[in-house]
Amino acid sequence: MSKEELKSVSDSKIIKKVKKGEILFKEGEHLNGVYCVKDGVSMLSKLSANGKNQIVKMATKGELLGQRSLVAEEQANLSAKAVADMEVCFISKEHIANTLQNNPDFAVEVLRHMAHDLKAADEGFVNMSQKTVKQRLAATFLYLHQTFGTDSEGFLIISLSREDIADVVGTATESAIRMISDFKKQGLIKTSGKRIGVLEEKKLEALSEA
Amino acid sequence: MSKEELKSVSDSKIIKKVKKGEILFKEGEHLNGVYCVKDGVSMLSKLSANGKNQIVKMATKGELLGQRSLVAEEQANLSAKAVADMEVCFISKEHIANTLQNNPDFAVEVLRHMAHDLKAADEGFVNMSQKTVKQRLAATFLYLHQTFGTDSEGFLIISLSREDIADVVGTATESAIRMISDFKKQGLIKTSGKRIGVLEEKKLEALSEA
DNA sequence: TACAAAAGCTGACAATTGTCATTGTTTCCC
DNA sequence: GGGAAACAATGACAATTGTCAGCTTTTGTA
Repeated sequence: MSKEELKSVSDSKIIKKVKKGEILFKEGEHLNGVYCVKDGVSMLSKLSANGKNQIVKMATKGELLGQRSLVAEEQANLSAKAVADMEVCFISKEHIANTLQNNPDFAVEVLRHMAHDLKAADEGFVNMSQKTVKQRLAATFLYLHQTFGTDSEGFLIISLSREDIADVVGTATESAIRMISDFKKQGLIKTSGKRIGVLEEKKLEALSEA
Repeated sequence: MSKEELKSVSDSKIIKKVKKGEILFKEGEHLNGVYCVKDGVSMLSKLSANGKNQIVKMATKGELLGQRSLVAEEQANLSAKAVADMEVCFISKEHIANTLQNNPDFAVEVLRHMAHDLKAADEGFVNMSQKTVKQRLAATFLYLHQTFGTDSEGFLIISLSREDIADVVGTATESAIRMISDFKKQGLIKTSGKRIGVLEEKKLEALSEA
C-alpha cells in the first residue's frame, strides 16, 4: 500500500520540532527536501507585489510541505510558518528522487496529493473571484472549526490574529475586524480577546454560500 | 527522455478535431482518459455557486486536459471548451495508468506538469485577491498577446468575447467593457468590433503591476 | 504588577466594483 | 441583403471594500 510506504519513508527520517510562529522556509528559498507534518499546523503564504501577504493554505498532520518545489526543481513559491507547535520530519531531496524512480506507487501517491492540492487551489481561486468578503470569512471560520476543532470553552483551537484571518480571507484587516464584529452581533460567533468560537454553524454555512 | 516518451504515448492515440466553441468535457463528468492538445486553444472554467463562470486557465499545444481528475480518480472539476479550432489526441485511462506504473520518468513528467499548474494556480489565487480589476485586465491582455500573438493587423489571434474576458479577469461584463473603453481612450489598446489589439505593451505591464 | 508594544476596534470617507436598465452595433444565417 | 440574435456600450445608482487616523484593549515580560 502506498500510504504505508509513505509512512515508512517518513518514519525513517529526522524529526524536528517547530514552535508556533517559527518559519520552516520562505518563498524564494531553495529546498533540499520536503517536510512531512507529523503534528501541528502550518500556514503557507505568498507575498504579493504590493507587499500584502496572502495565506494560500493550511497544512496539517499527514501533509507534505515543499513537494511542489522539489518536483518542479524550483525555488519555493510559498512561505511556510507554524501556527501551532509542530513536529515535522524532513525527507531529503535524494531520498525522494530515489523513491520516485523506484517505487511507482509512491509516485502515484505524490501525484494524488498534488491533484488534491490543485483542485483545492482552483476552488479557492473561484471563491476568491466570486464570493464576497463576508462569504469568504464565514467559510474561513467553518474551515477552522471543522478542521481543527474547538477547546473546552468552544473557542477555535487554531487561533489566528485578525490580521492572519484577513490574510486568509484576502481582505484588509479592518474589513475583517468589522465583519467579525457583525458576526458577533448577529450571534453567529463569540469572541473573547483574540479568541473566536463558532456558535451557529448552519447559519454560517448558509452565509458562506449565499 | 520523458518528453519524447510523452510524445510517443500521445502519438499512438486517436486524433480528434474540436471546433471553436465546442465542449470537450464538463465539470462533474467522469473522464475515461486525458486529452493532449496538439493544436488550438482550450479554456478551462468552473461554475461558481452564484451561476457565474470563472475561466481558470487556458491550455494550448503540448498541454494535457483532464490529468488531474484522472490521477485523483475523481470527476472533472473544470469544464473544457475550445476557443480556437483544436486538434487533440485522446489517451485512455488504462494506457495512462499502465504507463504511470511502468515508467517512472513518465510519472515524474506528469508530476512536473502538475507542479507547474499548481504554482500557476497559487499565483492566480494571489493575484485575484490582491490585484484590482484594472491590473488583472491589463495582465490578461498581455497574456493573450504574448502567448498567442497577433494577426496581420495587430489584433489578438485569440479573440474572446467581452463576457469571456470578464470571466478570465473575474469581474462583471460591464466592468470589463468599461475598462476596455478606458484602455482604448488611453491608447493602450485598439479595438474593432470584438477584436482587440495591444498597442502599448510596456504601459500595460506597468499598469498590471501597480 | 506595571508598562510598553502589539493587537484590536471604530469612524469617516473615498475608491472600486457590481447591478439594472436601456440603447447601439455587429455578426451570423437564411 | 435583411433581419434576428448575440454582443457591446453607456448611464445612473447602490453596495462592497479599502484607507487613514485615532483610540482602546490585550498581552507579554521586565
